[in-house]
Amino acid sequence: MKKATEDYPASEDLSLRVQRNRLSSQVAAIIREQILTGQLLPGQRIVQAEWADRLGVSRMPVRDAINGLCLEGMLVQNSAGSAEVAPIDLEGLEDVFELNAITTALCARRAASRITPEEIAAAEDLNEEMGRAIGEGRLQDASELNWRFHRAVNIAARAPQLLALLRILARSTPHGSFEIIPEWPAQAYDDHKLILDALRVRDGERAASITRQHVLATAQPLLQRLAKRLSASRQPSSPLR
Amino acid sequence: MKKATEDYPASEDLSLRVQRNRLSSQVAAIIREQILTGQLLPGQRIVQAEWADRLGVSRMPVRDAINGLCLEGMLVQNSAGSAEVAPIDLEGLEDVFELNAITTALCARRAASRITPEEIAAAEDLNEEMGRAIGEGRLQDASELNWRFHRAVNIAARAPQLLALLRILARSTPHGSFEIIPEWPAQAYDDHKLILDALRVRDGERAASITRQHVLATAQPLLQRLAKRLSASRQPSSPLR
DNA sequence: CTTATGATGAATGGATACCATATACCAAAG
DNA sequence: CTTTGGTATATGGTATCCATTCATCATAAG
Repeated sequence: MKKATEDYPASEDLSLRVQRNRLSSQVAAIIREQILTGQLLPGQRIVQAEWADRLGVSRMPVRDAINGLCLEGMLVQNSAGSAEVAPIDLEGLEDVFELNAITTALCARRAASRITPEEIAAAEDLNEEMGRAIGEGRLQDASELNWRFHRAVNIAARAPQLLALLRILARSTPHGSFEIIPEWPAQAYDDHKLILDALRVRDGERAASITRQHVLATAQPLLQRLAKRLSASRQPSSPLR
Repeated sequence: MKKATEDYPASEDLSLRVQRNRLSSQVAAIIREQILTGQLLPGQRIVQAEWADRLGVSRMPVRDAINGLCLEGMLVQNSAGSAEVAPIDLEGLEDVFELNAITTALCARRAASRITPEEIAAAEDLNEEMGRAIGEGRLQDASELNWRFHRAVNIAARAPQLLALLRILARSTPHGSFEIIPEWPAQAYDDHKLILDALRVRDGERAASITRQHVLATAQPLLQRLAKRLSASRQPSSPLR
């Protein structure tokens, strides 16, 4: 049961890092969500005190959230330090999707040489469970399991820097492929099996290439939905601002 | 002289965003530096109060710095929230270098269609000034000008999301190519001219491909230096931990 | 002697109050 | 109409304080 002294002060198991819900991350999630769904438009100022009231917390977690969102590029700060929603460049977001795919692929490549049989088995379990969820029409669950599958592979790459980037990339792009692309869940299930096959035989290049395409496939529909949402909320309020 | 009312509440000119030196970013820079030079080793705990004393500031800017460094992946937080230096995976860092090159290349591609003649001229000026600095042996200045050249091109891409990613990528990797690769300054000057040529004729693909190779070329020497530093500081202190 | 249990200490996220500073806004003066 | 100057506002930072939570250690039980 582990030496228990201090070979690894804390980071003994990166996979179970629960990230106990800090208020700041909840606040960040809310704001991020509103930006990616067009409820909060580029140029909108984000005032700490306002959001603090609105959400019933103090200024501090809001401040932390804003700082994080600035680092992610969702907000920008003007010279005075006040934050506003960053302009959204759809073409640039396309590039971000591509980077997301590339980074995930790099993780898969590293994972091919580093993943353990147990981890492969665990990932396979997740995928099979996802398959069942899809079969039973539980899309929400399936989406969650999909997320956990990819996370499992990414963690198996044992590259903390890549993992951090991936987190940011994932947060910078809209989600919901399972809900808006009817045939995607089934496709995802099959793709995952191919990825697992490649990992099993430690074929990093193949794992990477499949992963890249797999992730990239969701980009266009998601971007189109975002574009629609953005134009939909831009029009009614003011023609051009 | 601009309408001056409120066409653009704040983000009127992304290029001059001065980022007035917040204490938190200074603190972050110090810690980051110590990690990337091997003075602060993976596993080291970062205690807010300690660094607050040491640097003569309050806990808050240290806290902000730690939060930022966690997002960047330089630190990891254990379940209790206490932060420690993330394990450095050199192969993973190699991937980060590649991502840096790819992202910079994507920026160059976007810039090719969006950059203005004035911006091209400004970038060219920077490169020429860099050439002079190199000729006169002012490596420090040259390095700074190199940075500004790339920044100018990246900003011309007008993709805030990419810019944010690039900032993180740049911070995640070691620097100093001008100092440790004797022939690099001259090479950089020439590469920059090629990039400018491609931008001038709006050949995005060529600009991207040159940029990618240009950035990637510095990876190996920098990684080797980091590897040396890490093993150098790991040995004397304690055999394995 | 080893394992389980409980208690203590340390560090964090968060709340609150306060201040100096720098910007944005607005109104009056040229 | 433009410029100038003053005021209000929001921010980063400091200083405390607190509840929670984890790590460590000592003790008790097997």
